[in-house]
Amino acid sequence: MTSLGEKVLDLATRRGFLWQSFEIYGGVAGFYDLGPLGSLLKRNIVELWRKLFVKKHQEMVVEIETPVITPAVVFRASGHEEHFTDYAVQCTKCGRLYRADHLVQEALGIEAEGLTAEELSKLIRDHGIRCPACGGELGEVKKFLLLFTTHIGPYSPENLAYLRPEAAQGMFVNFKRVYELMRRKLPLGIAQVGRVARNEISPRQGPVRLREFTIMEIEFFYDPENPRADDYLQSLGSYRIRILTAEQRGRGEEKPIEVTPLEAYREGIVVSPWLSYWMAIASMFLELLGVPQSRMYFEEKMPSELAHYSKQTFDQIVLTDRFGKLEVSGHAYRHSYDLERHAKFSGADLYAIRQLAEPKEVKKLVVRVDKKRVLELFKDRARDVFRALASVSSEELANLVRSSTTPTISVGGVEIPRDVVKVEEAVERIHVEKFIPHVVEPSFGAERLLYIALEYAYSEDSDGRVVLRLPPYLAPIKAAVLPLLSREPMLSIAREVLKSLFEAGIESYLDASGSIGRRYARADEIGVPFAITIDHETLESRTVTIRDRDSRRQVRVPVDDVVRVLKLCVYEGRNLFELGYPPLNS
RNA sequence: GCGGCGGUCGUCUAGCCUGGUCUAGGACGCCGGCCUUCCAAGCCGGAGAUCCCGGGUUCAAAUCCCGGCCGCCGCACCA
Repeated sequence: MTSLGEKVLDLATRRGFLWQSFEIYGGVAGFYDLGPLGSLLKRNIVELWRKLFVKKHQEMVVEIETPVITPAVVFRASGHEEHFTDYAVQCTKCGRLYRADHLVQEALGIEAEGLTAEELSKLIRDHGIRCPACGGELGEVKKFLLLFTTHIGPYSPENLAYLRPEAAQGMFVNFKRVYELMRRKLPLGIAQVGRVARNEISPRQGPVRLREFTIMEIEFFYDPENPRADDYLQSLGSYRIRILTAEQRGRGEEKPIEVTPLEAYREGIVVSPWLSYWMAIASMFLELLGVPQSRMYFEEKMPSELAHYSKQTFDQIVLTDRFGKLEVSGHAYRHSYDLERHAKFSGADLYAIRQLAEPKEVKKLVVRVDKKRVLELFKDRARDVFRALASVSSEELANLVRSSTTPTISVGGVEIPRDVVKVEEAVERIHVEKFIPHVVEPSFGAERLLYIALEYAYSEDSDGRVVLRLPPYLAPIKAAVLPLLSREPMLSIAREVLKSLFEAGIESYLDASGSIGRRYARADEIGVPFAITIDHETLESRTVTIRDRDSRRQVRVPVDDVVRVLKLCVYEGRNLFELGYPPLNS
């Protein structure tokens, strides 16, 4: 018995949605090509994401594009160079592979995380740790960096670079510039759609575990003391999301709870209000891709499963036939981790500014040096004195003056009269303060969504015909133009209709080959939602029929209305049968 | 990365064990024609296969042997 998933992948390959890359050279695991229909479908999925996450939040979310090739320092700062690795050790006898740090940790009961390959190898040798399965001797510990490595320009160690494993860092390093562009307003979302690459050790699951794929990501920056999420959470009304918490998972429970995003935040289930908000949008997004609520939920990562940058993460899980529980998006609370790290590594000021409700009064010491007197007193040596004074902070200088009991103070080996330096106390009124914004990140894998859209759209009618019930806005091809008989004048009228569709930018094709039933079936199989048939009545009344894929019912529409009707039904979500056109009795 | 199984037209598959008659057969799909007044009809014709790749054994390899690649399953891995 062929499973649903197998049928979907077979259809997807046969009809040109996707196939394995580099086929003529035998194929390479972890890479997939998108065919003509796959490209169109993916574009529609990305566009739907853009509509929900960016366009509907234009007041605060903007999209950018940054390079895939990234200098190593960026991933040193982000922690990927350190954490995006696995230490593996292999048994020389039975060939079993182990995570070296886990093995050492278990065998010796010590914290092994963060040790180098050499240190781990030494521990294994010194303590005589052997293969837990067969007792064989273990080989050298090898490090697997899951980042793809390259070099920028001519080879040299200094220009080491990586292909990005996530788009996020492109947003973090650009935070300040975009923040300025958005006139220093928070919350601020920076969105990006782009290719990322991860050198997976052993990708197995076809198009859902790829070494290179498209990510759709938002880094959403906000002020943790004033998130300003209330209106957004309220606007979701009674919309509920399903969550399986880490606590539930710890107890072995499998049934997600259903809560509104507002409740989820207020009850502390989701620790960031914005994380909760974007999870709701993600849930709606998947519904629009054809996945019912009952087939998805958010699974909280256990503390031990959290990525190095995350304080809390939820994976959005969709139940699939082919791949079981499939993670389609990750929702991470990255708090201030990334900006702090980039501030530290780059030296850049990545702070946001917060207006204080009330100006704060801060006592401050103001240190003044009487430059004229220094010149008079030291003449040629004044230059050295200024240098000495500049070598210490004004705070230290103030302390020196205040604690001094002699008429002179010693600064950098120079004796300076105390009264050259005047220390005054001033009160400064502070109106703003600096802080590192917190970040939540909803992040989607486009190819997984593409697979899911296909699996959820796939259906077989009682007569065995395959129908891809993609919503019209997702369908790669919107209309098929079919002359009932492949002769004139039906053919010419069909070409005329097709041309008007092309000019309106509606993806469509003409099919005059084979019986009309066969042509409907061909169109159904790739999810064409509307079939336009030029029949005998067309010749008399210049009307055509438009057939709805899912019900196979038809309405009769004037040739000149076809483009308008399709636009309404494809892009405006209107129902073909509620536009006032007469139905065809079949 | 380890172990098991597998890889033949676009798809599914016959042939492999027992090497030759395989210039690789079939079905579906595709293309052209005939026919056809709305749901994979019929008839005729046609295109389409580096038998995964490389090496070996042999007079002779899709077939046997070795290595590699790819896929599936199990183990491991999956920030």
